[in-house]
Amino acid sequence: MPNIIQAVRGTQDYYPEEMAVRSWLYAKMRQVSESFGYQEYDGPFLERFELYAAKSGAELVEKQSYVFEDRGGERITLRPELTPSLARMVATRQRQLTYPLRWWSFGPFWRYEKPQKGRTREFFQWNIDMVGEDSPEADAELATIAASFLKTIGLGANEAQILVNNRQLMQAELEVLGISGALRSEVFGLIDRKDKLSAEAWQARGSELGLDAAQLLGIEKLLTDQDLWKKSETLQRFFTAVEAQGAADYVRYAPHIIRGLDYYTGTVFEAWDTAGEFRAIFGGGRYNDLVNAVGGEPVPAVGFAVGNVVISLLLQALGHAPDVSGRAPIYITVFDADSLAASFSLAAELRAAGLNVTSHLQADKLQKQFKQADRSGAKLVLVLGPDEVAQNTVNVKDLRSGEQRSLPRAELAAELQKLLA
RNA sequence: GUGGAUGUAGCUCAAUCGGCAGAGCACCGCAUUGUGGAUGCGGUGGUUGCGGGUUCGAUUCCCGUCAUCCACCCCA
Repeated sequence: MPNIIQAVRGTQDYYPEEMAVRSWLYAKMRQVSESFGYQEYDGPFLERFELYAAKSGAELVEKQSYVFEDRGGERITLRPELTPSLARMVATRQRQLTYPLRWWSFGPFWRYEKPQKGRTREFFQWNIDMVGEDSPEADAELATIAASFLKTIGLGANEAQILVNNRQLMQAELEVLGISGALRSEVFGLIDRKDKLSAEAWQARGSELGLDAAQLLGIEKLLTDQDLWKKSETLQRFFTAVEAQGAADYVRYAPHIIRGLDYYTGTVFEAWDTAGEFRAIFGGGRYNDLVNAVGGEPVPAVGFAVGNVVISLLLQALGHAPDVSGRAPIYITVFDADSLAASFSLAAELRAAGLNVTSHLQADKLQKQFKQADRSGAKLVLVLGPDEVAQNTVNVKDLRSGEQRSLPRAELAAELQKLLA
């Protein structure tokens, strides 16, 4: 073991068990996306550094991106997120596209961070966005998709919740407290941290930013006001639309949700496990200025991104991990060296009939072959020995029940289909 | 990027004050030459993460390094 070259820090090996979970998630993401009429797309994994420079959070761009110079001297970035690429793709074909766009994607991303539980340097993300529609109903559609996804992967409303707020509402409330301009984004950061810091530390940091006691008190009051959303017509329409689509049990208002990325302009949301044991499952919101920021005409957009790491850990912790053996349900043994060819041709015959079949490759003791079959997850084990050949049958043992019987060769494929149904 | 904890068999973990590196599970074999799971018996498997130092002697003490985990930071 000491001599094995180590994997790159923060990367993850996907052995078949983990790969099965990733593929399963991908399939669920596809299913939910398509059920709402969204089309799959993808951007390049490499982008110019400038694409992110002024658009994402400073931390993300300056400290967490993989940046290198290619052989032609270009500054290239391994994409840390997809939204700027989406904005660029929209800006490039701005006049050719039919709006609203409903697009989704699943692929790898890289961020140079210190790896921890639920946080790796290479990870996969589902991105889903609606572009060209600026309405609370569009925001609500994305939240409903998010809720539908949680439900589809087996998470109940008691296990995960989508928390919603609106930046314009918060901005207006802060104006009332005399907070605006450059200070506003600092205060957004402070609000984001309310739950994470002690009361004293939080107040101390607020004072550092130049807030007076009355302003701090005012912010604290805002953050406990669960009815604050009623002041926002946008959020009222949002919640009405969410409720009409049957997703209300997953979605609720939370005044402290603000999001870290700078490009959000309106409604924002995050999903959390209700037990509070993991970091955010996903986050997203409305970003109406981004296409403009990459050089296109202004186009409104809303969307969210789900990473595969936290959600996989959460599913495992809650016992919802999918049952994904992935191995063939039929295992064909080799009775002796002389019957190897006969077993192979039986396997080929069954595969031609559409069955998934694993072939044992040599005449080991049947005991060993049955053991391997059992461990591979096979449900049915076939034996083709002298007795079977003489009677033109195949012996079939069902490992689940332990029962076995001889089936006529001519009816074998059809019978196996029935046993597996 | 800052602070802290932990690295011993494939996995989970022991090893007294610095004195022969162990157990359970897993794996392989036999009991069982046409049949998996259960049981019994036996067996394989170690550069104690890596490198250096102190010592007669280091899993143990010290330094460095790599990795994992935790809290910050940030975020999927």
